[in-house]
Amino acid sequence: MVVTFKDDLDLDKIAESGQCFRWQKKEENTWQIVTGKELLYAKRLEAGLYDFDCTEIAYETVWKNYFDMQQNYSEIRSLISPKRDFFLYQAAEYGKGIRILRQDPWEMLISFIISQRKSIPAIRTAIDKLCEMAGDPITGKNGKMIYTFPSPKQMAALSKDQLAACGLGYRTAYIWETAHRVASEEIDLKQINRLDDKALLKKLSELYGVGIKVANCTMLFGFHRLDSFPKDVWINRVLEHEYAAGYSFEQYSPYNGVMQQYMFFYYRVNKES
DNA sequence: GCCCAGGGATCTT
DNA sequence: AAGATCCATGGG
Repeated sequence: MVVTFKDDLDLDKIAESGQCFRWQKKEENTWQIVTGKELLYAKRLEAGLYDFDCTEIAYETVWKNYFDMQQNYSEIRSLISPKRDFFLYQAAEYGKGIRILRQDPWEMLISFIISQRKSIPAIRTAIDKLCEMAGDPITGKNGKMIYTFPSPKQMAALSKDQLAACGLGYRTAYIWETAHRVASEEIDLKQINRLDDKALLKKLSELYGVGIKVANCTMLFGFHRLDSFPKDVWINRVLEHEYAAGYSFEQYSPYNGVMQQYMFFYYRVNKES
C-alpha cells in the first residue's frame, strides 16, 4: 500500500542536515531509509508530497513516529520573530521541511562518537562498514543486501581489530568500551531516558569518548530532547558571526535543538565563513 | 602528497 | 579552570 501525504517535510533537506548517516538516494528521487529492521523507500512526487512504499500499518506503527509527524514544526518556527532575529528567521525559512527524526539512541550514540574529527562522507563509510560487518541482512528492493545497525551485543562481539577495520581510527577504543558497557547492561539506554535533560547529559558524558558535543547530538537525535543545542564548528561560526551580542537560549526553549538544525543546515549549505 | 574533518582525552600551565 | 597537544584515517 502506498501512503501519500503533504506536510512540513523535505527529505532532501533532512538528509543534508547532519542527523542521519545511512539514508541512501536511489533513482527517481527515492530515498532508501532503514530504522531498526524496517525498510522504507520514500519517493518525492513534488515539493512536500511523498509516496511512502509501506503498508498503512507500518506507517502508523513505525514511520509516523520516525518522522516525528505528530509535531507541528510550523508552530515551532512561529517562535521566531523576523524583526528581533532576522538571521534565524532566514535560516528557518531556508530549512523549512527539516524535522528532528526519532532515531535509535544506541545508533545515535555510536554514530556521533564516530563523527568526531571525521568528515560526513567518512562517517557514512565507517558506519556502513560496521553495519555490514555486524548487522543483520535485509533484502532490498533490487535484491541487494542492506544491513541493520548492529545491536549492542552484536557490536560488543567484535574485536578491536574488526572495529579498526571499519576505519574508526583512534575511536576504536571508545566504541569498544561503550559497546561493552551497554551490552552488559551496565548502562541501560531505556532507563536513562527517564532522566531530565541535565542529568542525561551528565550521564552520557561519563562514557569514554563522549564529550559535551557528542552527548548533545545523542540527546537531540537519539533521545529527542529538542532543547539540546550541539555546538560544532558550524554552530560556533554562527554564534561568532551572527550572535556576537549573544544568542538567547531562553527565548527558544524548549526548541533550541530545532533552531540549531536550521542554523546548521543554512550555514553549511551556503558555506559561509 | 596535502589538508582537515559535526571533538575528546590527556597533559601543561 | 583554562589552554595546548595528540590522536588514526578517509575524502576532497
